[in-house]
Amino acid sequence: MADINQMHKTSPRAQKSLYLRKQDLRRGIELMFFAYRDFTGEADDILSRLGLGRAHHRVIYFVGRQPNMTVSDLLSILKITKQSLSRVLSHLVAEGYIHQEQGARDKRQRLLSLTEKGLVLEEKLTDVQCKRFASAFSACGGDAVAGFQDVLANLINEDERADLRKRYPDLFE
Amino acid sequence: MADINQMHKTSPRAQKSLYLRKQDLRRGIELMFFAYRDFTGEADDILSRLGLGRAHHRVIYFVGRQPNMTVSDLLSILKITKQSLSRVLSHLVAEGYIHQEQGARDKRQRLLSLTEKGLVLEEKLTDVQCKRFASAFSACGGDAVAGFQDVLANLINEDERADLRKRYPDLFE
DNA sequence: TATTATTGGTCAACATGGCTGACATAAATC
DNA sequence: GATTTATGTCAGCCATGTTGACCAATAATA
Repeated sequence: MADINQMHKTSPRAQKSLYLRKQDLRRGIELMFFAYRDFTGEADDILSRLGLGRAHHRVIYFVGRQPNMTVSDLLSILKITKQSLSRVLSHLVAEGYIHQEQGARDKRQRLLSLTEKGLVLEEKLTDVQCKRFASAFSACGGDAVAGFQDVLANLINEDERADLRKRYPDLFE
Repeated sequence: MADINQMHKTSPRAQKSLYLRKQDLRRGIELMFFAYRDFTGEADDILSRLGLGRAHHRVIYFVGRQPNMTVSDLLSILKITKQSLSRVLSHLVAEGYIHQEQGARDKRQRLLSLTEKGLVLEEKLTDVQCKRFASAFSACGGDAVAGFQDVLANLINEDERADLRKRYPDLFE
């Protein structure tokens, strides 16, 4: 929670905490823009050489994280239309990155998993992004990492945060 | 920097800091994805009702932040091709959000600024994003905000970070 | 002054990845 | 048996990125 000792260090008329000034909020906006672009940049480069895009990456990432998930699961994580997903997913299946298997309980379901080829690519992509985080985290220290996670979690819509908490209990510690 | 006291709380074989474990790095990846999506979502909704997209938003935002900037300046911030920018910029000029003025020193330059209409939209868009940040920041406190900023800054490519430091000295405190 | 570089723009074509709408099929469920 | 669910497909539209070619005005420089 806000530390009361950090307040009132500006002029008497400035009632807000230091980090709630307009310029600090704008800094948040800007840092998100620049950081997100670079965070995705390296992976985008690898993907484009393979004729794939960021949409393919998301599918590979989340299927890798949760093997044997259904298409429905993936749709509710990605929040795109099934037509959009279908285009990307079909491509990944055709190219041999993703394996589909009929559900045992519900035979309509296609359970998705990475093939060996998909796993190799997933590891490569996750690795470059993890390295970037490892470098940033090391440079900032554990307290900063905790703050980073806390703020990002609170930027997520409340209802979605609740969904995510159920789906990925470890996402918010 | 890394707090040595946070280490070695897991099994003897785990040598890494707690926040450098694979699962923590993956959490970073995932939080960035979900947070960025929701961070841009509300603004996207407002824009789409006006027949505009996120690309228009970026132009409006950065021109609002730095009035009378040149097209070159904008290109080097956005890092897109001038053809891509041209399409979006022409549209914004035609719709009366952006004003172009011939440069005094260099008459080739088009100095960009927001019109009254552009300013109104910029404030509306910045406001919804600032509110989200204000809410997240308040929920987390000042130390978390500092950590958030620190990590994001370190996710940015080093050379770009140097450029940004020159362009926007207040971006990194 | 003549040449070159910079700033900004245009046109055309293409790719990615969102979207909507309409429709089909198999399987589960009521 | 009727309905809902899970999934897929086709067709087309839109936003926004890309490349390549080319042009004009102006600034900087040899």
